[in-house]
Amino acid sequence: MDRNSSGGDADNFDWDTEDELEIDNYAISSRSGVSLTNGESVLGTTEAGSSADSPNSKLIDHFVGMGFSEELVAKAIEENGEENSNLILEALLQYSASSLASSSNSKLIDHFLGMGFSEEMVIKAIKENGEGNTDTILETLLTYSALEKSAPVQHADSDNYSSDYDGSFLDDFTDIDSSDDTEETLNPDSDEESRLLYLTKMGYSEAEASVAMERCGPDSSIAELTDFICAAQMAKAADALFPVEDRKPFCNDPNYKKRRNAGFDLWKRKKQMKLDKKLLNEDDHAVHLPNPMIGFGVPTEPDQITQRTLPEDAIGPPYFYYENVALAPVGVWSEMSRYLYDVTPEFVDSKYFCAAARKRGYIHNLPIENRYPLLPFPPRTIHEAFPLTKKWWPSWDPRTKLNCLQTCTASAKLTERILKALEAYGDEPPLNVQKYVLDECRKWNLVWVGKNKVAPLEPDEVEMLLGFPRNHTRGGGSSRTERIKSLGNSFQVDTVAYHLSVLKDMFPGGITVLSLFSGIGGAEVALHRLGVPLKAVVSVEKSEVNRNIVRSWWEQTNQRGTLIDIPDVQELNGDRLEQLISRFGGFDLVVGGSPCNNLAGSNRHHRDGLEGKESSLFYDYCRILDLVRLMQRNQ
DNA sequence: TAAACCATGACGGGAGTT
DNA sequence: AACTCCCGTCATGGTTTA
Repeated sequence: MDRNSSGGDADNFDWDTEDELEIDNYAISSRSGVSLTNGESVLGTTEAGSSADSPNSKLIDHFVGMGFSEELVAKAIEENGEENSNLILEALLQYSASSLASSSNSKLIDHFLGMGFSEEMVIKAIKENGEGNTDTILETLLTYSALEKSAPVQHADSDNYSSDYDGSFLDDFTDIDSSDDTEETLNPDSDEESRLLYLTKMGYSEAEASVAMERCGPDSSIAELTDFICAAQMAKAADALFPVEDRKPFCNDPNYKKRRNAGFDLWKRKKQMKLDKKLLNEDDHAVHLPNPMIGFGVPTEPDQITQRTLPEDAIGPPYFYYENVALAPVGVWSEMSRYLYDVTPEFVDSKYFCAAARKRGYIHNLPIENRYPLLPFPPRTIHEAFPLTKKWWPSWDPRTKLNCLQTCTASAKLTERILKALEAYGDEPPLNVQKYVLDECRKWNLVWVGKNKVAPLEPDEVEMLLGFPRNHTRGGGSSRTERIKSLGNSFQVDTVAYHLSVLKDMFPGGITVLSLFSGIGGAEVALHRLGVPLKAVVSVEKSEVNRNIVRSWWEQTNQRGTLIDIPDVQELNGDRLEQLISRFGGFDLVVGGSPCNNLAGSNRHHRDGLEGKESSLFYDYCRILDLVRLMQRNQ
């Protein structure tokens, strides 16, 4: 195999030096003076006690209202007593996690419950259709609903409800087998009184409904109103997971409401794509990608934003940093934002940091002032990154940046085909040939390594582009294909390091990190290159090869902290987290990028959105982050 | 058997035009 | 507004090769 495309002999700087020395040098980055802002936030501890006059049934109702089954709630109360609601909640979360892990069936049931169907109907539908085809189950459920004149309803999103939206989907999901028929005769958007009545019937208090109607204006739809109320509740009830007495149970917990919406979102995306797109664009919650995609700013561009206001509930500790592909299906980022305390995502294209594009969104609660980049700056054009290619680069190939580094690489045979296509001509092949070659080059990130000869990037070249030490992914019996795949799934280190750089002065004594979906350790490498000591890293990563890579890096860089690796994210339940938190005194940072498989545009087969098989692990990130926050606040 | 190879489009944003 | 065209996208599953 040709290796002559190697950029290793780049003369502008040396990627070949010993890793440790090199990394140590990076750590000594010169920096502008940093005025440390106080990143601490004022956090009241949650009042967790149940009120004295609260009978057992009220407590049960409360948790049932959050979406847990009555059986589980009873069990949790029996095991933990009535006194400590936190313990009960923890137990419930644990049950849910383990039941999700053990039974695909319950996941399926939950999925449809989340859409607002009753458990009874869902079980019946699954029994009739089997577990295999979710679409037929959905059809059946919709049929049931139509029969009962009780289809699911979506409260919090205004984007799937408008005047031309089919009214049959407007219903109250509280009790599907409700005996009264008010829904049929009530036109919720007709006048103020009807809407008020409708909202109270939905379980909102009269006060909430009135305030919402006042704030949203006389022409607001039910969906807008519920959206407003939901937002208000989220802001208010964020920390208080416990009853506000004048609210109906199912409205208490914003996460519950959000989860119900999540299921419906899937249905919505599938059936109402066109309509949604139109409506989403008018929706305040629609996330739009910035152009240029520089987030709050990048070191190489003039526009910088140094101030932002985080939603109160988003403020740490711990700090969190979540990453995923920017070009996810419509609605995914607003959903993720909703789950992550309504923090606005920061979209950044790594082409501003290195020679390859990498459009990613980051949701985090880090300060954004006084960021600084890793030094030295990595090469930012193809020619700088691979000087040897300059000699062979045709004038008709205008690329200066590579496209996104993906998980697959072109075959060596494609090189041959392109060679053959070009050989017949001189310096200026016909336009159609140029287009063919350029298209292939762009699709596969090919670079010129000889006359008429292109080649895909080698793993070590991708390592360099992504900011990893050379040979980072080598070893552990990892093939070229596997290395490319692991790298393709990774962070761009310089980009992430720029965002994490604010931690340097906050944690001079080192940092304790919970790293979910660690992959090949992009976050760890970034922190290390920033010179942030790693006191302890708890790393969750499914792939054994990747775990070996991180472990090997950990040893080779003479880390003095503790590295714990956990293969399965489900293993990280309340118990395990409590152990780890008490052992390390809590986590300072929860970092991770959950799988993008079902979000990425390259996926022909299962681009199913957030509810997809792998991408739904996003909810585990949220689950774990929620648990960490809860536990550390009650310490 | 492990690694390499290859066929497989849809979706969404941006820019321009009508 | 609505239309066109252009372009890029952390991939999967089956088949062939070494």
